[in-house]
Amino acid sequence: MQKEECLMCEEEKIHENLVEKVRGAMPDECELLEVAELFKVFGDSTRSKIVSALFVSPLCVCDIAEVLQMTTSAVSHQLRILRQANLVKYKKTGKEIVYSLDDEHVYKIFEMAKAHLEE
Amino acid sequence: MQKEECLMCEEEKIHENLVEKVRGAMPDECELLEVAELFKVFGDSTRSKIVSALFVSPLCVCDIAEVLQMTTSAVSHQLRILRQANLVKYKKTGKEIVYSLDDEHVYKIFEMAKAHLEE
DNA sequence: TGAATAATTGAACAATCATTCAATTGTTTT
DNA sequence: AAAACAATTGAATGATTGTTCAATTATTCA
Repeated sequence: MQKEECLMCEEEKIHENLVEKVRGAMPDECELLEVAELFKVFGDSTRSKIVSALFVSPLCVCDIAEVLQMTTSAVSHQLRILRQANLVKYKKTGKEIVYSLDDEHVYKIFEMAKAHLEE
Repeated sequence: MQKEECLMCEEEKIHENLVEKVRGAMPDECELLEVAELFKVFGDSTRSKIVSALFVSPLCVCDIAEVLQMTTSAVSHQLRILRQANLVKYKKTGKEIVYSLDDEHVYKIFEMAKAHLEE
């Protein structure tokens, strides 16, 4: 008895039409996962600091570590993640490896984020 | 002996000037932490999906859960985080609580993120 | 060639976090 | 008043993740 009522309940949802509309209008699962993955990269304070430092100037790993007061190892680990997300590029000059930003959208994304926080 | 050399080493860094310049031009620590915190909110696929769903239409918790195929409990936990970040607002109507977006910057931030991914 | 420097790498540890589950609150309906 | 429904909450668990440490690669300098 209760089970049948429950099934009927599930079949005629209150906002069934709205749910269908939203499902149809949303970006596909894959795109949403990629978007979240990109934000996850920015969602660490060390990586946000690295990006902010590179807004000012290209820098070698050693200098980034000095600016952030962290070990080069910790910085290098985070640079790898930024590299994999195609957010930074690098150029080897002698012993040094100079990193710089690889996307003009990043600056705009950060500016929007700051605009939200200033509300 | 080695210790003294090491100290001298630390005093005259290779790019000392550059490091100082970058330190001066970067936003203060507090602002950077807030920026990272905001991106962390977007950096979860469930929360990104909720935001994308609310781009289409205001929705109650039940409908969001239906769209995402998740439990209302899981959705509610994530809505709390979006609330705390002032990204969504809500209005109680009877038993239901309808959530909607509370910031026009969010849409732009997501559009920029997609633009980066399309490169 | 050997010492020193810049950077990367992998393993390990601690901390953070998203989901589940059960219990609870508040509202509507009968 | 009791049942049903929408949503929240707290604790627990499993998974993810950032930093540290030690070892390694690659380049330069003496």
